[in-house]
Amino acid sequence: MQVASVIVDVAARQTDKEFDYKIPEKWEGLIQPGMRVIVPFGPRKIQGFVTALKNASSAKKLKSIIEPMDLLPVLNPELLKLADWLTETTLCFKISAYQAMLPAAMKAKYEKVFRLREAAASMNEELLSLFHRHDEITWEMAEKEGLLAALRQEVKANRAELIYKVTSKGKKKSIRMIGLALSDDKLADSMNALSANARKQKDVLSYLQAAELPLLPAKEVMEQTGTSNGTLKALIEKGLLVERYQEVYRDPYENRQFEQTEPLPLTDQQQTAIAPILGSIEDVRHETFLLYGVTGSGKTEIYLQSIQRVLEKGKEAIVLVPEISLTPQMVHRFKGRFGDDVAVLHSGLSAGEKYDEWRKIQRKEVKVVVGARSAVFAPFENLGIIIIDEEHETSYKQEENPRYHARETAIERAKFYQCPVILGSATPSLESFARAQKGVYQLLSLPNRMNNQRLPDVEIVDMREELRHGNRSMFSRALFEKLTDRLEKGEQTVLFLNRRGHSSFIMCRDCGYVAGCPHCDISLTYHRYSHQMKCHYCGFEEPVPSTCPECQSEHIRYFGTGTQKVEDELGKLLPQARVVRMDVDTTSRKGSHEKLLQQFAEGKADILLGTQMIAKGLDFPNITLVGVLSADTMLHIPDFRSAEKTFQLLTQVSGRAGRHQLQGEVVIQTYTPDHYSIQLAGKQDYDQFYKEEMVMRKLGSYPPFYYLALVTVSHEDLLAASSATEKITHYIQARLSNEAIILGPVASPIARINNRYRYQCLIKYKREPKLNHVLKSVMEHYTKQHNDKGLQVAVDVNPFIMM
DNA sequence: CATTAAAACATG
DNA sequence: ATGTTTTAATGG
Repeated sequence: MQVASVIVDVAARQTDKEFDYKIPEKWEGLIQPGMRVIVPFGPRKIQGFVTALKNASSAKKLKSIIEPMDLLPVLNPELLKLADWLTETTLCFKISAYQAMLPAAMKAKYEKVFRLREAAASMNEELLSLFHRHDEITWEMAEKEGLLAALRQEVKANRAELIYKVTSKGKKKSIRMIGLALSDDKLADSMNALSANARKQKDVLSYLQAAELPLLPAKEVMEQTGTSNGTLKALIEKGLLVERYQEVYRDPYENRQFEQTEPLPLTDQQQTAIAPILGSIEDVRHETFLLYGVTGSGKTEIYLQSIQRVLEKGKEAIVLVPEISLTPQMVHRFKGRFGDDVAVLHSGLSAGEKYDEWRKIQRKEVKVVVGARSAVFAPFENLGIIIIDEEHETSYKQEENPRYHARETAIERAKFYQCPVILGSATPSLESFARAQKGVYQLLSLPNRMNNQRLPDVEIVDMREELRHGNRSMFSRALFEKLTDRLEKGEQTVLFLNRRGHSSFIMCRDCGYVAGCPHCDISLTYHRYSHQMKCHYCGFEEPVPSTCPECQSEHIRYFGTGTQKVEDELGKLLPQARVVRMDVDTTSRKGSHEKLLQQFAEGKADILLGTQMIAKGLDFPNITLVGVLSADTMLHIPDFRSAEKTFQLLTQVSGRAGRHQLQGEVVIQTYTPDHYSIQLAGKQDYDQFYKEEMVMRKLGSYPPFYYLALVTVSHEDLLAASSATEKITHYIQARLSNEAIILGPVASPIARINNRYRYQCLIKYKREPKLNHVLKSVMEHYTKQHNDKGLQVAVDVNPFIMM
């Protein structure tokens, strides 16, 4: 007898273990570890993942697998092992780890339907008529009609049954193909046998006869011959045509031409940097490289040529980029070099498109994957390199379970395949740079820009000074002057608005009242298009008050300049300027992002105005001025990384200027011009920033000197939350060494979300082998309370967001 | 003692 | 997570 160990699709602590199932004889030898199966679980049917096969089970009773959902495993043995590691290090459920590795389209969909077994006179009339009209009544239908109770009775009486359905969300797309059913000579006979009236049918047959391929898309045949589906159907009926459904991929880049490029000759510094990488590929040796190079120093060409070598070895490559839909230029470079060998995975694709790209990888139809965070799980089996571009980006950390970091995950996979990892950045994360300093990673530097282009000149403007001079607009005199100058010269400008930190809120000028969410301790955000105040945490919404609810004053001010407002002001000050605005509002529609960029690239606009999303990957030759409207909004968020983030962002934005022949200029407007992150970003001096920031981190006992783990506890009752956090803090403290620093319990920076009070405990540590075990037992112990007392405990190992 | 709601339990 | 069983609470 064959038995399969299965992880079931129920994300809960109690079910986070293997359940054994008998493999029916007909599937023996077919069902493999890594496959999805449908299994009975209690009274229902659910999806599960086979993790192992055995000959016997210690379980008292065994049920049988209902059916496999895959013909081949969707998770290879290496990925199954990686899931174990993910579960262990991020303290998530095994099922969550599996699901994170697969495209969302493969998540199971569950449906409950009632079916009539035998009608009885005693039945509810409404119910009978519903069953008369429908074969099945879905659970939702029954709920809406208020028939659930009645149906439950009928099920009990065995006159109806409740059926649990499991389906995969993802649908393979297929198209109808048409071909001739008979060989030529037989066909001739049949054609003669056709009545003279069947002109159209004859047309179709001769069209197909003339075609080179045996099967043609039905749509094409109908268009070309001017016939309708009826004609085809008739021919199929007569046995003259065959119809087949052929699976096709949804190709998001279908109508795009990518000009093929050849490897460029490397500069000396690129040569020096790439040599160790090629060496590591050659020796099949795992090593992590930190490729530290300023913007425009030619990192991408190093990526491309390293991959080239990997492909020559018959291996595969993964390239991670922060958010690829935002950097179409990156896709172009990879598609341009490796053509159809490239699959692309990013959030701009539909679920179906992602599923198709994933299947291309699984079927080994591509060799290179370019994608966002989750692409680190691309199901390759002969990996030769993993590249993480802009490795400092925080989007590489997933903020829901499993809370993994793509960088650590990539390194774990690379260890298995004994292949190199390249971390590329102009402003490496402090963690990575410190590791490079210690020799954990090998540091590769590209200190100079290609063709020794000068870095842009940066001017830091003190906005307090502007105010003192009576300038109350959002443009400093310096920026405005330069802006006008560029307009005259016909050169382009990028205006960057950093809205993270405090987004637009409203405040009463008389009493200082700020509209806050009634369920969360956070101010509401103003949304212009709907003229509503919204809470970004719980979704609460209310119209903007016309008078202050506190003091009835009518002096209500909108704070936190939005892009829209900047656009309006630009329109007033420089009516002749053509402005392209890019933010969440203007790029929400699919493809609009690229369209706007295209517009700007073609010179149809003078000014590109936007938020975060324009900081990355723009490379247009005509941009000679970059303006940062308020550099310090991010500095004030309570996060030990705020200086680092500010520095990274400013450096990155500045890098947009003057990447080609024309010299670039940058204007940074700030209220805190003396802050080292702003000063040093102005000088583009990463090394000095690293030194100064390391001192701060050391003083605060923060990474990279200490690791962090954050425990967040929430409860509807403030006291319950705080006292539970206190107990947890003590419990943890008692089990760790004296080296560990434990902060808490303290209220979270956002003390209440959705009417739940939040407390936290922050653990700073260097080496605590027992920590994961301790945290696990905390969660275990408190899941019990979760059910009865409404307590929620969440653990984030190596958190990025401390709120 | 019946009815209903809440808590405990099991899921192979 | 979710459906079932057990236990407790409510009310006559």
